[in-house]
Amino acid sequence: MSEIPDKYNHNTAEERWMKLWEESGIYRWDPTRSREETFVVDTPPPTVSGSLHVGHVFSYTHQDLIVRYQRMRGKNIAFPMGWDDNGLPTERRVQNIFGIRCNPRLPYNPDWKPRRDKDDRDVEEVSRRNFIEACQLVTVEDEAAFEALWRRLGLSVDWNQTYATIDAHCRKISQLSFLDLVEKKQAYQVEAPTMWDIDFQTAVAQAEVEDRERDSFYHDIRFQVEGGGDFVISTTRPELLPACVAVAAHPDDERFKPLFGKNAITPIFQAAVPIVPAEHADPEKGTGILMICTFGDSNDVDFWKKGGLPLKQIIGLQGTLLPVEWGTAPFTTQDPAAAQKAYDELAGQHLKKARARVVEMLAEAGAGVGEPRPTKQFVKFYEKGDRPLEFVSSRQWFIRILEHKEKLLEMSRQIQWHPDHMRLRIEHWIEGLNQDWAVSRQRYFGVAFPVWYPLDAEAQPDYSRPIYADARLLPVDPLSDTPPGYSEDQRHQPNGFTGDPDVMDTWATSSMSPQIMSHWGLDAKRHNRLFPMDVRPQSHEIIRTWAFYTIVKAWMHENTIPWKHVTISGWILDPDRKKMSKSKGNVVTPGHLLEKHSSDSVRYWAARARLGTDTAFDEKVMEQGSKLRTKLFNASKFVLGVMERSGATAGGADQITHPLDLAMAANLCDLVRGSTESFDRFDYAGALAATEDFFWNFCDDYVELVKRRSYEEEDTAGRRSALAALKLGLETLLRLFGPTMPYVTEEIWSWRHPGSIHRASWPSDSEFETGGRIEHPGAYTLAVEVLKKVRMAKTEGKKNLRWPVARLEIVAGADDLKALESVLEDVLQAGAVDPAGVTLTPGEGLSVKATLADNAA
RNA sequence: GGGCGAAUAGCUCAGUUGGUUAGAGCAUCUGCUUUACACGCAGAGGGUCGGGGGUUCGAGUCCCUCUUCGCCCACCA
Repeated sequence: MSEIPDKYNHNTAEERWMKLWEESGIYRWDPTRSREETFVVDTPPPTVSGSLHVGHVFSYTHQDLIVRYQRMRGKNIAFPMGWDDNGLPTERRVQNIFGIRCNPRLPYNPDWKPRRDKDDRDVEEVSRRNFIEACQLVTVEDEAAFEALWRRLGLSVDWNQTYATIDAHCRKISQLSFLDLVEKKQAYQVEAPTMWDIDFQTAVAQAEVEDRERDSFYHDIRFQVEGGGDFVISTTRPELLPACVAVAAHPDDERFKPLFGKNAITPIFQAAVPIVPAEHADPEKGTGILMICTFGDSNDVDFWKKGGLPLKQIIGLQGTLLPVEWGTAPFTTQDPAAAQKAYDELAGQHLKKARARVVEMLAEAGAGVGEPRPTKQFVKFYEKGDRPLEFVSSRQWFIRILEHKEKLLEMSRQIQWHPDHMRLRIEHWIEGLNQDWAVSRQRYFGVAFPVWYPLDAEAQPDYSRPIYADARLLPVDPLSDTPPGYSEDQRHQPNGFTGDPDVMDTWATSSMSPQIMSHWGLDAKRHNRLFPMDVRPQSHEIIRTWAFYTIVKAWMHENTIPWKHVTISGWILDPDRKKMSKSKGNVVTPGHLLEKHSSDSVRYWAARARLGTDTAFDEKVMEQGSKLRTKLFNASKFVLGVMERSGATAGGADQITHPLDLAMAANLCDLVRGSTESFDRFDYAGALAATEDFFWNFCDDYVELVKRRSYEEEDTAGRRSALAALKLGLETLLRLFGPTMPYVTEEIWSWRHPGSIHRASWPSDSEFETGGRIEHPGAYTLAVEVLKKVRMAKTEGKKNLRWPVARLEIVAGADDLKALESVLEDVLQAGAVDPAGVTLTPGEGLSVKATLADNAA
């Protein structure tokens, strides 16, 4: 029992409870309880890119609402927190903050320290290990900022269960995963054309690619046909002319049918290339005949993969044209000297400059036809990149997914998606897959592949005999650790070894987030108590990556789904209905919102948005939350005061016997059932709306109606019933609001209860075993209706609500009159009606006429 | 080009399986110092439920079609 404060200051109260919750450990996961008793969340590890966003607050609140409900249902909660700190976003930030760039060939410098005052320095090159240290320095700061925000927001995370995707544990799980996939023949390495970002200098996967519309030009080029004749090709990429390996037209295209089987001669380079039929050639597009180059687009790749054509690799990893020797295969030509002379002007140039020069050459050679024609085209970009992707042949690791489409669809359908239509997104994505998962990246701050390659007598790696790390020794870094059977001095030596220099796609680690938490492969007991998990909360734009890859991994490793449910939060839109994003400059930082409105109010705003629904950022809704918070505080203070007035004590539900109280309790019981059903299907917003609606009516109508009986001096049955019902109402409503407004409900709960409300049990039917049967179910509604009529009369008479009513004439059906009589005393008192002026007349419908007294008495 | 979702009061949103005069909050207007709360209470005005067809005794709710917006996907010569 503590003193009830007069006022509620959300900032001091929230700071206080935040600390108390941590000290008391009420949100800790209990590793001794069984899987059935446990509710496990696959918390999204936020990308620690330094920027905090209201969108974060929005979606993480949704998770917490579900978690807090489950906790009150008695579940042992496993709600961890991870930090996604590896990958390109971190590398980019670190490069900018410290003005550094990674050069993996440099040796580690133990004395080097990152400096933030980079103003007038040139970009500094540092070793991979130094670079990673700089990354870690930044991410630790970012993680602290996130944790502070999460704590203040009231996320009921178990802060003992945290991980960072670059930490040793995550690297170990990621490498274990990789070795398991190698063992299961699901991971393979191949030299093949791969989508390549020339700026980031890395391969990228299909899931990270987006199409962007660009302005472009068709250039018309005349090709000669061997043995006579010519034709014109329209191309947007004339710079690929030296890489042309064939020209193709549709097999049914009468214009070109006679040419199939002959050779065309490329202008300038004078290379003879076959004229072939190809289904993908569209007679309507361009001139109906096109160049096949290695490689201009994915059609070229697909066609080339069918075999029979040489590989003329002219695009280098930096996006410049490679030097080549004309006159030797595959760069055959009828005029080696001329071809070489022309090409030497292009070698070393960036693609864009090469294009311009080729166009000039074509014009000089008379092979350019007319002026370039502007067009729009969709070009593939790495989602974080600025220049178009190129298809470059390189050695990469892949994970087999194309051949498992059916199985992956089946697994996806075993999972329940909320809202359900989000399941279609992953189904369509799986159906549309056209490449295996390219999982290696030519980057530095990431998880290394636990692989080395033996070197032959010429110190060339033998990729057909990779050396895998011993699973017991993970994590390893093949660039500094020595493979089994070798000594470190054999590194890079003839007949020695070399480490795989690549790192894994960041999703290769994030896709293991359930197993990272459960310690798959390391602690079977823990794993079985946490996996498969209950719910994966996430946003919809990463269904094709995070959700998809996690499903892939769980199936490949253990032939199971990773979780039973996926909940998808919507986006926050600014008032113009645009998605909020940093680049648009319309982001609202969440810290000051919590200060200004309180965490409870910001959570209220988030809780009103249903899963999958995009929501406008609206501080008005937060203000509405603040009103609710204040009302909860004031109403609780008052109800407790009434309950405990002059030494009276409110009893249990069995004390509830008065018709009005019985009816209220029955309505409340319905509310509890409805809210429980809503929460069970992750509809926290529906539960909140119903609870809020009930609460305001409880305050305005019910509390007013029972004041008379609760104020009685004698310990009557009527008073006992009123006090017990007030107690039941207050304690039930507080718990229903608990998940949404954890701070203010905890504050109020603490006045009269020893433990946390967040460990209290969720209201259930058994709490509504009242001391009487309901004879007039409509009594409460009727009482409210009559009271409203009385109030209306006072408002229309411009009198205050205490103004006495001289006469009250009620006409109603016989049953309603009976019901009304049972609660009439409460109604008359609440309306300040003179009992002597009341007439009850049987009749049709319900009609109420109130006549105000002349004087205020 | 294909798919998914959305369109309800000035604004932000509810409207369960089709069923009486379509709801809430904010905003607007009007009253009320009422001893829990003026971040309150009592009221009022405000919507042809995007357009058009159809099914039905009855449609915001089901079917078709169109329009607008958002998102996802698509082979980009």
